[in-house]
Amino acid sequence: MTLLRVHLTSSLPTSPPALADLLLSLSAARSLPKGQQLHARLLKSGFLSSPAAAFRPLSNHLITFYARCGLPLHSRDAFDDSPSPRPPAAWSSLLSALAQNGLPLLAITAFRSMLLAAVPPSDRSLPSAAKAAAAISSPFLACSLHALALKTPFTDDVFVASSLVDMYAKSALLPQARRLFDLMPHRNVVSWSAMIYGYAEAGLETDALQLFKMALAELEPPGVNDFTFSCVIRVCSTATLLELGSSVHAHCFKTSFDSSPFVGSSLISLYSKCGLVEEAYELFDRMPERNLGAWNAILIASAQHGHTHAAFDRFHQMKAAGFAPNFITFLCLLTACSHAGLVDEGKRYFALMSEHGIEPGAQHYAAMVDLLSRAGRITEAVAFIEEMPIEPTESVWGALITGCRIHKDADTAAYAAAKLFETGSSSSGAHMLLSNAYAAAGRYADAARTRKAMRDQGVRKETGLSWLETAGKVHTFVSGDRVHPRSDEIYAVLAEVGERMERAGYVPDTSHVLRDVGGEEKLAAIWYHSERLAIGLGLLVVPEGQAIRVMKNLRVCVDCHTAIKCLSKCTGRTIVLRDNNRFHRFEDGVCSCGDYW
DNA sequence: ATAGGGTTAG
Repeated sequence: MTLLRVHLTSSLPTSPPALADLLLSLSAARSLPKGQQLHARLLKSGFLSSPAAAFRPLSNHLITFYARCGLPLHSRDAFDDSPSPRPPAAWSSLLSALAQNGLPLLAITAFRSMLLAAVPPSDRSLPSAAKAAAAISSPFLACSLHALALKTPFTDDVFVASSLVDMYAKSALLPQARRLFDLMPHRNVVSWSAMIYGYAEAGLETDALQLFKMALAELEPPGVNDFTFSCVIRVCSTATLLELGSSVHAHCFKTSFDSSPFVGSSLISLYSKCGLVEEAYELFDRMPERNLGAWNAILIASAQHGHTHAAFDRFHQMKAAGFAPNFITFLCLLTACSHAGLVDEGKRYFALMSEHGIEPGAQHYAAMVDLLSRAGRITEAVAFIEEMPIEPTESVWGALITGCRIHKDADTAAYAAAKLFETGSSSSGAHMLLSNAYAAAGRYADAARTRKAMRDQGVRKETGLSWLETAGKVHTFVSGDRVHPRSDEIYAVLAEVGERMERAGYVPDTSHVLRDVGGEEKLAAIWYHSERLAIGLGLLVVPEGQAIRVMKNLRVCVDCHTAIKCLSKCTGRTIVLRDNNRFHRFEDGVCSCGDYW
């Protein structure tokens, strides 16, 4: 429509309104070359430096135009070129340009300049300032900005208040966010979503879900939207609440929001994280519109389920579809390589990053160390760390210790742990990793000493948990526990299946029990590991022909892995077990990880 | 003639 008018070389409109119109249409089309051409001609004509009121909007449109094209610094130049004093609208446009294009510090600086120029904060500028403050995530800045907003007549404005709620939530000040939210006289989807997102991000899943239900009840039609849905689905996927997640999916379907690429991406992640990778694939293949997040979500699904070559294929399809991979894409690929022990492929993808203009970050280095050391190339991993151009992080050293544990290299593990503690970390993970590495190498005294050091520092070991969802309820188990109401039946079914397994030739392997205890005790310790109890419940409640899906927060031990393979053969059941790193699908005596994990 | 929220990894 309006685009047909754009023939800049021939005739240029001369009336300010016509020029403004032209700029707006270029903005909408994000047509950078034509816009820049027009900018040059406007500069030559002197329109931009004219103090006449009729020409003022032109500068504003230019600021917005460059913001739309993702060039916030050009927006700032356009602002700087406009004659002083700048109208409030110019400031608002500038703030929006900077805040929306990832330059929050510059946005806050500009906001200060605005205040110094005696332009009062308004319902237009405050939301942008709040967005910038949210990105900076400083509690002090958040409080100052709120205090400033309280002195304006706009505190009850939905835009202002919503953006302040979002700012507090992203500055890890959830109580303040909620207080402000509760005080709002009017709330809309954005206010609700900002609050739900804050709870989700903080791991307060119950609060997030409760608020979601309230939003459904309180919002006038059309009610919640794609953003709200994707937040809530994300909550379901981190908590692996498949049944709740599916009901939210049904709701998305009814409201047609399931065609949103944002909603689709979070649904892919939900099904994948709950162990239903086939559903995730099907969903992806049927998506009417895919974006980068959707491609990454499906890559993650393939990687976590050990479908390594499917991940590689998707990567090529993604590039063929015209999507530029980002840093997450490469994390997925490196994870996929690590899960399959494909060292050379991993190195190739790592090298490929720079070709795509992506600087490897600490996480990529950690993934490479994970890949090398899991594959047994400990010396190479150490050399790789030494050559890193950035300071190795906690997770880099952690990845090395994990590899050392698997390959029983206690000395390198101790070296890595010492380095890890130098980074100032005191997380229980590091101590446990080292202790386990010692135990794996048979150095029980060192293992005990490490655990004691950990206790002395007041660090608690993370308890091993497994859980299983059935009939909308999550059942959680710890090793050897008899708390579950159906405990007797669970132990009985495990004993019965255990006999069948032993007849089929299964011999319990206690060599990996990490504490130096007697034989009997070792046997009991592994037979009632939390994942086996959860599987026991699964045998009782999950209908035949349906996979038993169990989640675990720690790595599955070697004996449980062997036992579950055998159990799948003896019972004819499929067991999907998610540990802290990946998925295992046990079917007919074999595991999808190929015993490499 | 200007304004607020975002997927995916860990």
